Amino acid sequence: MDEQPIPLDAETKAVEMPEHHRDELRLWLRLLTCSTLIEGEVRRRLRDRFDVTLPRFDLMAQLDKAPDGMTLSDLSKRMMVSNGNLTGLVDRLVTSGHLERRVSATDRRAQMVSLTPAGQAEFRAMAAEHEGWIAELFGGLNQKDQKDLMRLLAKTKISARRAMMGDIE
Amino acid sequence: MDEQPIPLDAETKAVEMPEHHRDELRLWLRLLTCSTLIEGEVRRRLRDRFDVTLPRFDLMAQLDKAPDGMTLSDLSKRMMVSNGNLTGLVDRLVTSGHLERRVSATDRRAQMVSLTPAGQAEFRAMAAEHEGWIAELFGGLNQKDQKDLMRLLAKTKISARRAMMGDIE
DNA sequence: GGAAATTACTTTAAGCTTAAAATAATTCAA
DNA sequence: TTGAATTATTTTAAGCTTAAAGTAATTTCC
Repeated sequence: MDEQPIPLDAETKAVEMPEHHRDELRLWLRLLTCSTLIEGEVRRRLRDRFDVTLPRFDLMAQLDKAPDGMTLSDLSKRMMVSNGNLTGLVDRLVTSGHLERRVSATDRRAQMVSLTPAGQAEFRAMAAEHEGWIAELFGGLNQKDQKDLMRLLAKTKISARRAMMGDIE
Repeated sequence: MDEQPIPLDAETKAVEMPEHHRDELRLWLRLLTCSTLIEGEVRRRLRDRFDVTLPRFDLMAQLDKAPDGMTLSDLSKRMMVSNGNLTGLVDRLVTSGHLERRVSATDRRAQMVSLTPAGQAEFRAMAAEHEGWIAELFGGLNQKDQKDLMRLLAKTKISARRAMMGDIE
């Protein structure tokens, strides 16, 4: 790796010339189209089949992997959404009986959120079907495609994170 | 292509066994993570740098490619968002002076939406910088990576669309 | 020509999402 | 140990988003 043809002014911030990056833009738009397309379909099926929204499903998915519960902050980081967003989401799922909150024993600011037995049962039923939908949506990719795509997306994720670092330090 | 190892019951709908598809699920989550990550960063920069939202930027991007304007329906299809969504988005951009609407000469139901000169100027300034951000975020991928990723995402898009067809016909 | 279907758009209600400000509890440090 | 900084969460205001229902114009087709 790292054999880019022209990384010349990667560091040379002096160069502010128009310098076109159409290809990267097209790549980004295609990535976005794929994820919007699939996300929309999953959202639609979750609603039609189980009358649940994608954010609620995602939240329950996180909690299903954490039998002892998680704090709102942990959830917020994992799900990459704001804290305030989570407050409302959890509220609604507590009201509907899927989740329960209890104040942390060691930190009175924090609360542990977890699935109720009913919530877990309902989630697992949905998750089983959901997994099938995803397999179906990606069905046109063979094993090698999937492996390659996985690797390239991992690389993309690292690339993006690195570029975002620059903002802070 | 099409050399999947075990496509045995692809057609055999009789098989309703648990049959796991963890790999596809992991692939989907990674794709989603990438796009969420990058989208979030772009959203943040657009706000910090230009005080504009991503949906507004996307809408202006569509119109910049259509000098004669587009109808709301066309925009809705292109952007993959609902009609109602667009009504509000356009309203706000007309109020801020970026867009103008005029009733279609041939169809009194429809209206052509287009960028005002000010809107276009502002968009192009933003777009130039935006292109640089994307190049930066994808900077860790070499030419071959980009080409491969592009191809695999195209294949993914086709795969998803085909799977979605099943819903209708 | 005129009823029925379709198409373009808007409105509504509900929920999602964010940034920023506020509250409260904990930790750090002089 | 106490004041300052940090951390966990909630609230607020604004905007985004959708599905569904409604309005109005056009097209279809008998």
